[in-house]
Amino acid sequence: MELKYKEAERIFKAFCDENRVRILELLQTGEKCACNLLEDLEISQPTLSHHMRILCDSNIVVGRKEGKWIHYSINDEGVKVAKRMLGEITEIKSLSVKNCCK
Amino acid sequence: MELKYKEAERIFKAFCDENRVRILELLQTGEKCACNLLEDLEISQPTLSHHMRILCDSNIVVGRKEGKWIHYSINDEGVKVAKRMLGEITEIKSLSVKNCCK
DNA sequence: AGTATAGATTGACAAACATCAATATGAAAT
DNA sequence: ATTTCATATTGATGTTTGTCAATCTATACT
Repeated sequence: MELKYKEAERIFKAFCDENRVRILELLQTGEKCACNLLEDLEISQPTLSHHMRILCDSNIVVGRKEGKWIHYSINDEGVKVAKRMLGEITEIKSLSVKNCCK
Repeated sequence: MELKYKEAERIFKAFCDENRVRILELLQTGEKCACNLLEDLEISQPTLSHHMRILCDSNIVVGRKEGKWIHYSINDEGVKVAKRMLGEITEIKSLSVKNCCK
C-alpha cells in the first residue's frame, strides 16, 4: 500500500474509537499520566496501554517518560499534520471538466 | 455511547481505508459516477458500493441520482464539519494547572 | 536483595470490517 | 413485456480490532 494511505489510516484511526476520543478530551486540559487517565476511564490497564499506543503511533499524542510514569499530552506537531492531511484529502481541485459516464 | 463519539467515528472512518481515500482523490477533480470509480479501482462492484455507503454516511461525500446513475462528489458541508470536529477534539485548552500523579 | 508500583506484552475471544459471488432492485431502451 | 445496465443487498469468509486476565519489565523505595 502506498505510504499516503497507510499514513491517513494511522492518523485518523486515532479518532475512530470512543475511548480514544475520551482520552484526547482528557488531555486537552494538559499533560496526564496513564494512571490518571485510567482513573477517569472505565477500561482495564492493558486496554488503556493499547489505546495509548495507537494514539502515539498516530502522532496525535506524545509520551514523556519520567521515572515510573509516562506523561501523555496532545502533540501539536502531529495535530498539524492531521489537519494538513485532512485538507489535502478533501480539497476540491475545481478546474475540472465535466466527466460523465457515457 | 454519547453522540459525539459515534459521530467522530462515523466521520473519520472515511479516511481509514486505502480504497476510500483513493475514491476521495478521484472525486477531488469533480463529480464521478460509481461506474467511473469502478474503472479506476481494483475492487468489485459490491465492495465499491460498501465504501460509497460509508463515505456518504460520513457526509464527506454526497450522491446525486440521475436516471440509472449516481453521481458522487465531495460534500463541502461535511468536510467543514469534519474539520471543525478535528479542531475541537485536538484543541489544547491551555489554562490548566499542572496535574501530576501523586 | 526484596517489595511495590507504572506500564507493556501476550494470548484468548467476541465483535466489527473488507471483500467477493450471487442475487435483487430499479430505471432506461428495445 | 423483455432485456440490459447501474447500483444495492445478502451471505459467506478471512482479517483486524477492542477487550480483559495473566504475565513481564523497569523503576523506585525500603
